[in-house]
Amino acid sequence: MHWLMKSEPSVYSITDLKRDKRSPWEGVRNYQARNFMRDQMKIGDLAFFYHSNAKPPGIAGICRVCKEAYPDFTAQDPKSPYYDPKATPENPIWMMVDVEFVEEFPRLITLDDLRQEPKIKDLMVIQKGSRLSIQPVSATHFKIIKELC
DNA sequence: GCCAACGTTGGC
DNA sequence: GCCAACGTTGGC
Repeated sequence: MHWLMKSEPSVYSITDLKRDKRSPWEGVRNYQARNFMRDQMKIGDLAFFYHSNAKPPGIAGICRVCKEAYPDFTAQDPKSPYYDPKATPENPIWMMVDVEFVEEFPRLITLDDLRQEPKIKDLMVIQKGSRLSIQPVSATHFKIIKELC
């Protein structure tokens, strides 16, 4: 499958992933997003790396799933901003995958660019109030968006 | 910084 | 199980 994964670049950007080569996708604290990672993300899946809460917001590049879902250890770390006191080793509640860097686009495909393209008008991220941080993207949409760059 | 949209919590 | 209150996300 194909995906769109949101990250605030002030927290973790495509440039950070380029430097790190690969990284755990930590801190997802939404059940729907967790379920996508846990139940449907497979090694080799490609995902758009979306910069949210940025000026401007948009898709900055592509990453690839390189480790399937496992417990998000930051939920059990009291010092982590993602700490969840309800998470335990027996019931970690939250999951994450690892992703590896694939490419950084030569220019950001902005949210506005996406809205301008009629062929992808039902893309989840451009719908009003679309807050989900892990979103499935159809193979067709993935290809069209890649070519916008 | 504002606020609409959405998710979660907790009293009943 | 309902739903009001509250918290968060994220574009603007």
